[in-house]
Amino acid sequence: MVSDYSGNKAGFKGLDKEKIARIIAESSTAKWKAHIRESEEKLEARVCELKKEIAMLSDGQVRKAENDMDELIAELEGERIMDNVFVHIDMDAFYAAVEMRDDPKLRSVPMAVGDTSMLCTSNYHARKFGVRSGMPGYIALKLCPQLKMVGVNFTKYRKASKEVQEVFDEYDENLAMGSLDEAYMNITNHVRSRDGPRTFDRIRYKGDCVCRFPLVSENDPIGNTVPSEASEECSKCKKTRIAVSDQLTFGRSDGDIVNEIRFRVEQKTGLTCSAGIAANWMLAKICSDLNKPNGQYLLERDYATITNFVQELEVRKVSGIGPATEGTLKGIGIKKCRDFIKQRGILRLTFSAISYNWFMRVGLGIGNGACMVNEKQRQKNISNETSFSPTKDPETCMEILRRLCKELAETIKSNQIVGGKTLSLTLRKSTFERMTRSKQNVYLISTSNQMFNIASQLLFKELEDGRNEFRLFGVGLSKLQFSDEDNKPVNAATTTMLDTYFKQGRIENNLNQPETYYDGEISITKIENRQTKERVEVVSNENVTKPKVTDKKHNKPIIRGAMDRFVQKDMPIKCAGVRNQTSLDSFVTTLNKRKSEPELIIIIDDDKDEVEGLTISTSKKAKLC
DNA sequence: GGGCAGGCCATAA
DNA sequence: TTCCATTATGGCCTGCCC
Ligand SMILES: Cc1cn([C@H]2C[C@H](O)[C@@H](COP(=O)(O)OP(=O)(O)OP(=O)(O)O)O2)c(=O)[nH]c1=O
Ligand SMILES: [Mg+2]
Repeated sequence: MVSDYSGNKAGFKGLDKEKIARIIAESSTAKWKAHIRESEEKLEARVCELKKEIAMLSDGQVRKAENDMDELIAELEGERIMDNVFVHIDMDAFYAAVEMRDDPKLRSVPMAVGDTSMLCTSNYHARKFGVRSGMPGYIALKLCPQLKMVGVNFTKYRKASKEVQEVFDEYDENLAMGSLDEAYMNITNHVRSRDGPRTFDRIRYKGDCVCRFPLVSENDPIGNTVPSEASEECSKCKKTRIAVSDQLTFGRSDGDIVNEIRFRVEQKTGLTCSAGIAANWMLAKICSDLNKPNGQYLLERDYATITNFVQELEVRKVSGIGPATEGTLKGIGIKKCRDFIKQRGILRLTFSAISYNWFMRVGLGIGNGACMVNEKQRQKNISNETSFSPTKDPETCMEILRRLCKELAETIKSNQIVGGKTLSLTLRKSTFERMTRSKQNVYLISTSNQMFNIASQLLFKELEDGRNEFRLFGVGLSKLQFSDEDNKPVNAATTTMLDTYFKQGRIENNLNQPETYYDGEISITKIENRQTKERVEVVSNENVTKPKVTDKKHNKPIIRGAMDRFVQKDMPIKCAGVRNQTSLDSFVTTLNKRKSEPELIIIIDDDKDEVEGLTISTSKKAKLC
């Protein structure tokens, strides 16, 4: 039943659930529905297997498992902590809120961030129509024809995220950002060291101009000073804006402090957020959703309250339990968290140790003693992917792949990543079926050409018989090497050289790990083919990739001197890199004095994407001299 | 038996 | 007419090589 399609009249309650489900079902394409059905069937099959497995279990087995589980529970109880104040903060309708703040026209209408193919999120007005994150825009438009869609502006979201993080930092310097819009904090130290209430200036705005946030609202708490008003003309809309200034004081209780954090976030960014406060992050995260938007929920940190809370908690509310796990658990009678404890025997006998351990932690309301976000570790993968209208044309596919590789090469640079050892290609067929093909390289993959070399080989195999039609490609790197990590087994210049060298067909696959030695700025890398025993030695200098570094005295690129020193040592070289034609000429002159010359000299031109490889013959050498 | 490479799946925002 | 995204993390499985 629909009370009002416009969504603007008073008393509008939105579309009802059945209507929403019907419209979504009617709007979905056949291919998508088939894809969904397939995953549902897979899940059903898994549940079926699981049930069979359980039916085979004897009472004795289950009882024994329950006893073992009780021991585990006792152990976990010992780990329970309730004296720390954990907080999870999550921005309200984050991307949408940023867009609404920056464009008043979007504030009073149902709107979403994304495009016709996919929405990242929607504002609360649009949510009444069933429009939400992860919904295709064209379906959202059927649910809500007047929906206003805005494209994504990641730069703005990153800026806002950084601003709120600065506030959080003051309450927990070890905070962990779970994403752009959420933070995990432990404010115990702040609570303990806080000696009393804190007072902050508050500025709100009213008047004809609505450009600046936050606006004065009836729901705002009363300030503890008489508000003073100052009138000014808005430079953007030219209307009058009245800044209302007063002060607000926050006490020292957990709830007061979190209110203070949320207040400061809104003052600083014009954005609201919601918070959960509890004995651990698992519970805090669940609680941050309970009073959304612009609210908070404090779950008392005592055993009875926590146990009680967990009894009725649906498993799906727990972060980490998604549709598949929910479905599986439902199949064995687990819907609420208390069922974890009830079914502990079966869980122990049918799930992995990691899983049942975690299920018990959830059932007891203990959570992961640690943080759910692993802040300490460095990024492990970097990737990009793109969807397109389905095609099987190799030319088109390769073109898309090349573009992805180029973009990835740029992205890693701006992330201080030199390269990665493993490249993975993600493919999605027109049926939405996903596959990945990956290859670990013996040396670092850094440039777009190196990426494309490997990725195109992987893709070629899947394109061969023309049976596959694709709708998405992705390229990613893992086993990353960051530029500030000094322990570089093979530097960027060397990998470029190796890549160019091997492209000439001297050595196929089956390479052993390269060994690299350093001598000052020079690196000597040896790499051997396991089968043919052919050895390649590569000399390179970090400065090859850093043209700014020059020998001040002689005003020459340092590589010259470095190479000379190297050559004097009379080491055999098969492959060498120089940075420009001048370097090459003088290097060849030096090499002429030597018995063994490189088979290949590679000119690395920082301005060029392609790398030029020169095979040096005696005659050519003469010419180059 | 362990460790690694390559693949799939689940999850989250 | 468009016709279900993108980026990242972690578990688990299989096959292979020690
Ligand atoms: C769930 C989801 C979020 N996002 C983005 C857009 C969201 O604004 C942002 C934060 O996600 P969420 O916090 O899940 O959602 P939200 O902040 O928009 O709304 P809520 O008030 O319920 O917290 O992450 C995606 O890009 N894809 C997704 O599937
Ligand atoms: Mg949010």
